[in-house]
Amino acid sequence: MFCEWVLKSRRGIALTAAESDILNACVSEVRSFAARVTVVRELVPLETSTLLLEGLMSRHVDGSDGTRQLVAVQVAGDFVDLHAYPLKSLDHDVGTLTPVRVALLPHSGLQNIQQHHPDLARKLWFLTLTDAAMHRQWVFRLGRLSAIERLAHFFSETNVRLMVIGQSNGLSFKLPLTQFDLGEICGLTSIHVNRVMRELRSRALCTFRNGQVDIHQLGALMRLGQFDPGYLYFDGEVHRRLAHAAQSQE
Amino acid sequence: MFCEWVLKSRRGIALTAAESDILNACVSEVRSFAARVTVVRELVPLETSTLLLEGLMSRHVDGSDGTRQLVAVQVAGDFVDLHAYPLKSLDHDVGTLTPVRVALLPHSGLQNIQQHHPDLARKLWFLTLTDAAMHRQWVFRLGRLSAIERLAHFFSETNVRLMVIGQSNGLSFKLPLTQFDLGEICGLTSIHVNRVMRELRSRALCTFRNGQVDIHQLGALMRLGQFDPGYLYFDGEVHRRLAHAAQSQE
DNA sequence: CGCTAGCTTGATCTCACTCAATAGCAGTGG
DNA sequence: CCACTGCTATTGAGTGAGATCAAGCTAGCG
Repeated sequence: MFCEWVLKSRRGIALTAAESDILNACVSEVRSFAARVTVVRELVPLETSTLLLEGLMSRHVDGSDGTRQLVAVQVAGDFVDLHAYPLKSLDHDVGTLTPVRVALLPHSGLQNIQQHHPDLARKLWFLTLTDAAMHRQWVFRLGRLSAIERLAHFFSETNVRLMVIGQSNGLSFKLPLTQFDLGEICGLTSIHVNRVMRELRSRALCTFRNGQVDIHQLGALMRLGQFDPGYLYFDGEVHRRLAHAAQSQE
Repeated sequence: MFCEWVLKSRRGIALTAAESDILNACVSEVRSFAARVTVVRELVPLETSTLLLEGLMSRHVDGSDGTRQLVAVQVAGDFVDLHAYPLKSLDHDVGTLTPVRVALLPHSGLQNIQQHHPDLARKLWFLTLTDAAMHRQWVFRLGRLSAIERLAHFFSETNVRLMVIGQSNGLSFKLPLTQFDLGEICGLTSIHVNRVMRELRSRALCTFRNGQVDIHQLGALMRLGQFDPGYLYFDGEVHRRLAHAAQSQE
């Protein structure tokens, strides 16, 4: 069962048992990678796509001066580079943030799904589009929000995504990143991230220590980050759980 | 012939004549919209998707304070909200920047393509993924580039995209936007855009007047914006034409 | 002619960056 | 066991890019 979390709780598009089996059957190999290694480099032609089973991965674009900008953080159940199937090669790098376990799916298997299982194919398409929807929110975040709002938005997004895969109770979760990583995510220096985290702590909104996020006022945090989970296309049940978690603190 | 420019010059994935016909047959209606109107609002369930035939459109995310951040600028041949087919509704608004002409394609027709023309379906999937690739560059632009670099990057990107559809010779093109629009694209105020444009002019990189962009040093402009057209997935011919245009100025 | 939308410039402010220093902590090797 | 190294977090001081506020300017247009 590799695809336990794939499309989990997505609005009206859950995998059927049969589809789940088909996808599982495509897995050719399960591999592990250490933390902080590059798994896929841009431009390299790819024959397989990667399904993340455990750990955190990143997708990032490199600047000419050695800095990099994360464009996505991937969690368990994410099809990290499914888009490599139609695109053939990627326009960015993929790396690990923590030690990870991944399943590899050869494109020949995906090709087979494309040809013979149009409904499943559409669901995979959907999956790549929620990725794009997250990209759009990241554009918004970087273009319109202040430093503290960006971090509030990122924590809010990550909270919901981890909640869906059982790694957050809606109020606290493990997030083994450094302040430097948060800077690469939010377009800030790690020093400024540090100061903003202090501000978030002193305003009793959330704390981030030793890779652990504790949210003290979920509602206020989401409002500060102008976060509305609609773009994640989760079902109503997820929204209810989130609202409930927020209410439990009032 | 509505899909003249669809997937034009995309690396190894041009439409066959038969596929072109199938897509054309899906068009239910051609409509025109005035400049500066909202065409699709977020969250509204959609039954059709929009193919842009003429003019410029925008996709934007609204902030709570009335400001907005553009997440995409669409040109002729772009399938503005093709992603509405798998997603059912959008996570952002779609509007016009200039007067436009669009073709509407009911999702039932796309559904038919999905079921019976898997190769064409994969090409449409590809199309939505190049959109996501552009989003990623926009994230990079906003997260890592300075104001002048952002504008250089945007002009470079737009130049190539318009070149492919015959609306730029690689060095100058019509771009009927205001400085305020450029601000909404690059996460800047219109006042600062004005100052940066002056800087670009005084450095003899490019000028922007009356909706007309003239690039004086294409190579230098692209370098300043850290622009590499790879993420647009155009074919080698496009890259050659671009290199040639840049060389013609040295 | 006056009105409006967009462009331009100046003065001031502020958020976030840069540079610099210190502290804690884990791992490593003598 | 302790010195040493490297990584992360933290805090301070000074700087700067871009925002904000305010005012003219220009051109199209009723």
